[in-house]
Amino acid sequence: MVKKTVLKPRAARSTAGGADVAVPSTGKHTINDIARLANVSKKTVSRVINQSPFVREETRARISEIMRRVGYTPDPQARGLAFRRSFLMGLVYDNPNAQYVINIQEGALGALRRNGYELVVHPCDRTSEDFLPEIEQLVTRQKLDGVILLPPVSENDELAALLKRLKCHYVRVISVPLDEPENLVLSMDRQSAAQVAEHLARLGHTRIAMIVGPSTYRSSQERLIGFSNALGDRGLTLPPEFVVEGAYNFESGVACAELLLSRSPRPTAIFAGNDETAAGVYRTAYLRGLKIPDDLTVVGFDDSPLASRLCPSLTTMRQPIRDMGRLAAERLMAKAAKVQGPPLSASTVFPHLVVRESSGPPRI
Amino acid sequence: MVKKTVLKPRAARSTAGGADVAVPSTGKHTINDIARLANVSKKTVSRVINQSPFVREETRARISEIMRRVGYTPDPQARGLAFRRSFLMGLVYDNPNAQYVINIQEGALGALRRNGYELVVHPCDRTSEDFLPEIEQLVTRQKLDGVILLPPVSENDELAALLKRLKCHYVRVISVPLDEPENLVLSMDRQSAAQVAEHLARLGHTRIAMIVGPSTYRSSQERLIGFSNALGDRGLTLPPEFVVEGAYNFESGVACAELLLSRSPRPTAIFAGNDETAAGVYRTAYLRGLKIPDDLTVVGFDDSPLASRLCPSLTTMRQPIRDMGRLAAERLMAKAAKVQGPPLSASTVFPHLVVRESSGPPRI
DNA sequence: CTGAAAGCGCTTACAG
DNA sequence: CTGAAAGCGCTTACAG
Repeated sequence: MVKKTVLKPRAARSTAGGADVAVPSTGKHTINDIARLANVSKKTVSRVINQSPFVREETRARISEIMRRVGYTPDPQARGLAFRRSFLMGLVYDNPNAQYVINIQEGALGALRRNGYELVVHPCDRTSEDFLPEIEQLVTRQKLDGVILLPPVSENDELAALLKRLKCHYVRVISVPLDEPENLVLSMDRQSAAQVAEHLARLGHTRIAMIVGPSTYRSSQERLIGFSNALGDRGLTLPPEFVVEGAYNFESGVACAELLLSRSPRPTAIFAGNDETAAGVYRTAYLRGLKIPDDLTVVGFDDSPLASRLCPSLTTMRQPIRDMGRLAAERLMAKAAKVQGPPLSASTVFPHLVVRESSGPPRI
Repeated sequence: MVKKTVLKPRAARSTAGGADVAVPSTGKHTINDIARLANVSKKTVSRVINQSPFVREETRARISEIMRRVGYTPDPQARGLAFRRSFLMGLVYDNPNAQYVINIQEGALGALRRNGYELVVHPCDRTSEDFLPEIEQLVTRQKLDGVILLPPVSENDELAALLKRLKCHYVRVISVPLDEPENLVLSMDRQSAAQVAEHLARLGHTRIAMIVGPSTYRSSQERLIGFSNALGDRGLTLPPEFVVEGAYNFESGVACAELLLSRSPRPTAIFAGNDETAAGVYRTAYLRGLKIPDDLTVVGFDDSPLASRLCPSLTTMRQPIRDMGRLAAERLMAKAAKVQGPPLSASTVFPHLVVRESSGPPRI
């Protein structure tokens, strides 16, 4: 029995009628084709697609088999139009560490694609006038089902407020719980910095300096507090003249190291805010003829590819960045699916110290 | 006069009827709202959206003004469904150089977003079984309007054939014209390598070695040919024992340098296949106590962030990567818009040498 | 130059 | 458990 079609198709469909439809042809099948093949209404096919419980098991199995056989996948555009969603997630970032972004991207995509989502990327510039409008446009135009926010822009509360207003799900990858736990993937920067402190204390350093990131970043503060407190716990101090503010980049690392190494007595160990900064410290040491780690111990943060490329290789903190991307994606999908489970707690992620050649006992 | 609505809206629209509609409310306007406001049919609004010439100038101006005032942008999903396209471009890559990918991404996005497109990213693995099926799924499911292929996967002809079969526009960023010119953004690797040869010859080196990339990559061959020929032009040779094959990564750089530096006499200059490989050479030199550039000149390729971070900083070839991303995007949009202009020639992009500290005259 | 109708491929009410 | 109708927001023929 063939259902009658109310609206005749605009053009002849390549889809065969009922007889020999075994080949998973390249041609696109629609929900109507599947319905016809299965001798049910498109609504029932729709129910199978959306895993509705209100389909007889036998029916579901038969329809599923047909979908599999002809290689049918529902059109996300049409679904999206009807659902008022897009099956698209966004990644909003302004982090200059390319490897960090790529790793998050790939971690997120691994989870996303498995569930029929794709990822749209949006690099941004917080200092731009169009910063928020651009994101608003992206979210509303594309009806994004959710966005992942990477540090440092993840610390921006205006952005979070905007997304809330737009009723757009989001997850902040961040080092401070600035939001409801369910919106967070937390990296434990404070505890990380404490691990560095412990490492340096164990090596026997007493004149320890730190280059912190921009004071406007919460992660900078977290790392400073964690580092300072942990040193204190071990009877060591971080004197003010041994703390300078950098910008999480190479150039500031050079300049800050210059400052620190001209103190007298100079520090025997420097905890750079991140690997980029550490590379800057390397450069200053190189120019001054200081040997690492004999004359100076250096520790970074991130374990970017740079860390193992530098000579000597850099001791640093490694974050499970891909995992963070995956966790953020999973969290977002849970929200988008509206699975009203118990309120989620924050995903927490633990870095660990990678000891390489740049840290050793003081020789003075 | 108010047009009568044939289908009553499912829910009351927040849009005000005709009186006080000045505020660009957050609520989504549709083409119907604009039509009502302008007192024309939705088809006419559609014509304005699509810049059809068949609209009286006065009408167009009035409708445009209304769209601007209420902040209307057409829904890409609905447009896409009707147009059978998505206003989405894809970026397919397997290049391990994160900074390269990010720069392409941002270059492309700059051009794309201006024209209402977004970018969907797709990292891939040529050695995976699902490599091609995954891309096919991405392209057909999302109805991608085009994809950008980055090296080395851009050299894969099966992938290009697949995209052709799917009638999906693509642009290959590549160093060899493996395709019709209109599908290419060409980086001139051969000429680039020649510049390196010239630099080394000028410095007075005669025992020059090269670490080439995987022989399966066309770019490796290009760089080798370009380098070798250019040396020949200057009366120099690249003896077989001074050419070793690496893998464009750090580890192989270490190993290959080991090999090269154990030759006797050893080379006074090494052209590493890329910056990663050059970093490997640095490490071997470091372990052997060789000073760069006094004992050994090293030149890289890419000008990745690493190049300026190494000590001494690395002389290398810089490619205008962002421009390449932009060019690829522009080319793709031209195709998607079906502007039947004269057949396009390949976009060609020229790298240049960045001389830093790692290259100097031989001291032997 | 402008519009009414049918359609893109899916879903949400609403019935049975 | 299943289906016919109306709708998501836009466009393509086809008329005038």
